[in-house]
Amino acid sequence: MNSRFAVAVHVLTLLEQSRGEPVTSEYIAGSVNTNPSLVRRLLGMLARAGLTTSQLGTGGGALLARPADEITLLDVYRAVDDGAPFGMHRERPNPACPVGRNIQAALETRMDAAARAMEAELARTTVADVSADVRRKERRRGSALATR
Amino acid sequence: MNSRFAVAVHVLTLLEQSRGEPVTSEYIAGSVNTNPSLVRRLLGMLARAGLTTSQLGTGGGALLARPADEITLLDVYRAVDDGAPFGMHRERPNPACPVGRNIQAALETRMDAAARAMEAELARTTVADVSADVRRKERRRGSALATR
DNA sequence: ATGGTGTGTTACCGTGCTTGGTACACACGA
DNA sequence: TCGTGTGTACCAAGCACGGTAACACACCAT
Repeated sequence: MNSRFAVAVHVLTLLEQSRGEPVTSEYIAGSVNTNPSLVRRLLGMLARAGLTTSQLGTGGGALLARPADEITLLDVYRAVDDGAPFGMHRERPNPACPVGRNIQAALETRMDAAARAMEAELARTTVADVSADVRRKERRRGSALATR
Repeated sequence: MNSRFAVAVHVLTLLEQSRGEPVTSEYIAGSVNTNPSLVRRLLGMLARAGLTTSQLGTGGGALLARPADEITLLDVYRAVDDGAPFGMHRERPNPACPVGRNIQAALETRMDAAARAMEAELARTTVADVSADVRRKERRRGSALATR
């Protein structure tokens, strides 16, 4: 499986909650429970997509490149995934067969429609929404502890 | 990538167009351009999902288990794919981090919504629709040839 | 200036999944 | 009883992903 999307949203949520302070790949790796190099690779993709920037040197780290409520989950998905939930035939189907020579075009239409439906749903949520969700859950967790 | 979904729809379209005649895995493999064993493996999954049946022995082969207009692409997708377009974190995020311990629950909601949107779109098309598309494209191809 | 810090990038390896391909037992029809 | 075709097990090759280490470069503080 591909966990990059989940980790990318995780990373961006961390950046949002850091409110302007650069966050190091090592700190992020500690939260994600992986190693800093992998985080830097992911940050590289996010930076290329214009979602994050980085400050080098002491006190450096990663930052959001634009407000969290202007980063949709679709932006994230496109940044770290190839955006092809379905795979087409590996070998070209037999062009001598009436079905073989037409099936891919017929399929592509339907696959595109399904992918677009998924992407439209992803576009309805922003990193700010997810971050707010996380904060809300954290508050609930806190009050549950308090009443114990 | 995973080409099983594409191949499965291809196979079911072939079965639909054979109108009740059993189709051998060798014939199917010829149209898909792969080998019969792979086709039989796929047919096994489709049979377990109740979409196809098989006749053993001479004159045997695969058949649709129910009318093509009662088999949606979602049925096919569920039969041959694990139905998880997004992967979650491989390792559990750090429970000592306020984001780490809440991000997965927040993510799951959004991923589910996106997956449901995709599945709803897949459910709108049946194997009969795809087969009709293929036939339509084939007719157009024929008339284009005729006017050449 | 100089040392320390943290990024960006590359290379490499192990793992797991998918597919290609072979083989063989079993069921069914002629 | 023989031939046909399925169902299944098995192995090899290819590939993507994640884990890991290494290193050059940029930047800050002293």
